[in-house]
Amino acid sequence: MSGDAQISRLKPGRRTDIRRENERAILEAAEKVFAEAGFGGATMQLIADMAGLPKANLHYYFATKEDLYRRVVQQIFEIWLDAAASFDDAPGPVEGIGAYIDAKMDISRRHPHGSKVWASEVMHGAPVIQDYLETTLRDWTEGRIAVIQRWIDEGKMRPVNPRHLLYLLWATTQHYADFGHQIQTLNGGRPLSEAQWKEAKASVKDMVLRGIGAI
Amino acid sequence: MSGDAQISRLKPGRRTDIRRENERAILEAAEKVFAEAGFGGATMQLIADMAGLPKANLHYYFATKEDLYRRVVQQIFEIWLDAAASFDDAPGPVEGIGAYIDAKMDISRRHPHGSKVWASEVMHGAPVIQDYLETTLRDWTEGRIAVIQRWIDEGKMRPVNPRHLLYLLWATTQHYADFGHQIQTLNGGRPLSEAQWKEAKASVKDMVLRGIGAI
DNA sequence: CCACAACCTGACCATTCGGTCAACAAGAAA
DNA sequence: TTTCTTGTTGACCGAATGGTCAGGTTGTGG
Repeated sequence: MSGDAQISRLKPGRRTDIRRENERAILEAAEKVFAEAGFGGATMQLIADMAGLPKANLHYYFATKEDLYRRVVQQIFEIWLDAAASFDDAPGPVEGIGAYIDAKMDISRRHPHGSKVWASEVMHGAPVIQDYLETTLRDWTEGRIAVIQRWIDEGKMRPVNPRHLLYLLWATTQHYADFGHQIQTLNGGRPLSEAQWKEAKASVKDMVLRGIGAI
Repeated sequence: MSGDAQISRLKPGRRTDIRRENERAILEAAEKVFAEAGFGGATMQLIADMAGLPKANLHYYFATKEDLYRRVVQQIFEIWLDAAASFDDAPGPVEGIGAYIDAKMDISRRHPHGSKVWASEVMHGAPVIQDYLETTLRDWTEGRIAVIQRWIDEGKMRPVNPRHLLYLLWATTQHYADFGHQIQTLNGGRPLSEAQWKEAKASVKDMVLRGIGAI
């Protein structure tokens, strides 16, 4: 495994490898630049510099700035949906919502740029991913509301409004990415430590699960 | 009253009135444009059109785009701090935090643009209001943490981490402004009705106050 | 080796944007 | 009326940006 990786790094010739690696580097740089400067403030030149490629090369892989941006947003959306699987196959809210909070807090920690790009996109009226909101996200939301309602009917949690519970979950978990700079400033300018992240997750889970009467 | 307004509209002469009215119109337009397009995506021309003034006139009242943006952000920050007064003079968490949620939800409903500009500013690393975060916001936060800790010590609520409680409050209440478009899409494309806003406030208060063991 | 396709990139272009300025209009003070 | 300050605005400019393109280089299949 590491042998193959070594070879492919020493012999960067293979066409598919070149394309894959360059697209990866561009997307990684774009995610960071879009998150830090917004779509309007980001420049192709800056993304190119950060990816270590000439600007013209970006337009070889991604026709327009919008195309590149769309790919970044889609990439994030898929990560979100994957994490949403935590919700499924759970016998009750303690396991399901607990795991969902864990998963979303981990994403906020590991993909803060992506979360910001998503937030920015939605705040600006979702010009690029409106169809996703109306189809995939809506379907997912309705499905999860049904699951929560079932838990309520089964007496596993208090009768709260499932929709607003989801909003509270999204808001709180993503806050640690989107407002990470503010949190860091209020933490004496230092990023949250491992222990502090653990404490954050525990606090959120504790308040939410008690708030819905699951514990 | 309407007579005075009529007169002042027919006689727009007074110097201070002209300046005040034009600055107000520009700030209102700027808040909307900055919220919808971000700082980088906003253009002085668009703000000017929305304010009904020639672009050159904007630069007469606000030297640079940054100056105008800074004024917009500061304006929002003051609204936030005013609402924070709800926290004070409360005998316990039910009244204090309950009133704070009410106030912040009302702001999210009435000043969605402002909330988005603030979110965007923080997400981009707070280049303009970093000093506010380090002084005013930090002091306010520490003060409120002390209040919450006192309530905990007095047995009026469970021993939760006050800092993460504040983050949960900020995140959840502001979510209804910052992600208003997403919420509207999930609401069949229609803005929340009066009854739905009432339900949202009640749901948030219920989940939070139970989550911290205040009710 | 050859020929074709994929990949690379410096130079260039049209457009847009923030900001300037000079000339002008309108109230206020005398 | 005269004078001075404040407010108004079309025209303009330098800089930056997204995007193009022609001419190259590199890998690959035959």
